[in-house]
Amino acid sequence: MEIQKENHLDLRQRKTRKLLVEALAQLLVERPYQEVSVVDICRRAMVHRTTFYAHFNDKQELLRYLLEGLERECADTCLPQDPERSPREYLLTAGRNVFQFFAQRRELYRACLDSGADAQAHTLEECAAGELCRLLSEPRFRAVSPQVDPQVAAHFYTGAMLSLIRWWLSSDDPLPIDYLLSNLEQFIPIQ
Amino acid sequence: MEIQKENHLDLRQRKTRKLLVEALAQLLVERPYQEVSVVDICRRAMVHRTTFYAHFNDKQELLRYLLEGLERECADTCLPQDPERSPREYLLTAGRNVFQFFAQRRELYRACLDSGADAQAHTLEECAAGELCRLLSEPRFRAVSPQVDPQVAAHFYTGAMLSLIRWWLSSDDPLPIDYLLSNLEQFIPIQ
DNA sequence: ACATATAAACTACATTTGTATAATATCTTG
DNA sequence: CAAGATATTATACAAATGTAGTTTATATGT
Repeated sequence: MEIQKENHLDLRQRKTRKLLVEALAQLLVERPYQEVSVVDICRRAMVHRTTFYAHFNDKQELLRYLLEGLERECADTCLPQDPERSPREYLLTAGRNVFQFFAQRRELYRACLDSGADAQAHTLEECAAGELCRLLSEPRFRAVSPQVDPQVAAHFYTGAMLSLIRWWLSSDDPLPIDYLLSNLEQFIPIQ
Repeated sequence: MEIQKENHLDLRQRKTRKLLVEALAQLLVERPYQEVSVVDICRRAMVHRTTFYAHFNDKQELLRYLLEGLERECADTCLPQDPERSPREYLLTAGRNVFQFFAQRRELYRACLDSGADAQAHTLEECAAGELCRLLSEPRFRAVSPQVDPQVAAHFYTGAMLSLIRWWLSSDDPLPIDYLLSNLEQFIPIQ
């Protein structure tokens, strides 16, 4: 099922999806993904089960939908807007913002990315890699390191960042963000 | 269910697990993970369904078991044995070996890591990150870059590599390994 | 080789999943 | 506001999932 674009959506449909996503987000904080059934989600959302299947093929697709929303919110929140900075400064600021973004809603993201639900982390990865790839293809980035393939770099760094974030979220006693970022700086050879 | 160690395992149990893992590996090449049922696996493996559940809680746990096997095989195959080389050379050789390892059984790994099954990629990630972390904690690595946290570096680089590998496997017209590796070299600041 | 332990098979059951069809309710458009 | 469009609900069903209890087959250790 192609998940329909939000734009030309009936009021009823938007409401249903909102309820379903919120229900899943709540339940994920309460117990692991595998132990949340479609029945549970529908009960919590007060939506009939057949309605669920009118919107999503299965539980995973709802999770994917949830994660896509998070990624969009993350990108909108974290990407610096002023184009004056140097590429290196831009990327470091973005990295710092991303960590702080995830730190703010720790429980939810931890639930979304952990064990069972991590399932769909590739969703986040795809979205983020695409975003970063477009960014690194811009002239200002190509200029400072013309010998680096933007696609390769994009997948490399999104994978690295998401892995770090997942590990950081899953830790019971997480390292301070500044410590992580000071390490991170050494891994980015770009000037 | 704690998946029992291979060591003290009955002959019957080893046979059953072998059949189940092979059945899943075969089916994953034929169709996507979501479309493979426990019933399918058991039919293919000629194992009763209740026996399946005596070994694994669900389909995902069997996949996890399969991936753990792959990771062990990968590590045993790819890590250079001679400790004479420089850390940089060691890591680059390991990276090259890993890519070649995945390239050899492209269809299977592609099936295991793609969309639905990617589900459990965190298994590979955990295993590999642990392995790399131990490696980077050795004195010879600490010596060349003492200011880098081995844990952070391990998660950073395993995430990066796995993301690259997943992307490379999923591509219909994959980039040449040498091209990838020449890019990779620029991302590893270690000497 | 035999006795014991235990894994696999068998049977049965409650729950969940995914789908189809018909009804009812609600939104959108003119 | 009214009419038509369509999303939601309701009901039913086949298949898959996960579990429990019992019987049969096979491996292990002496």
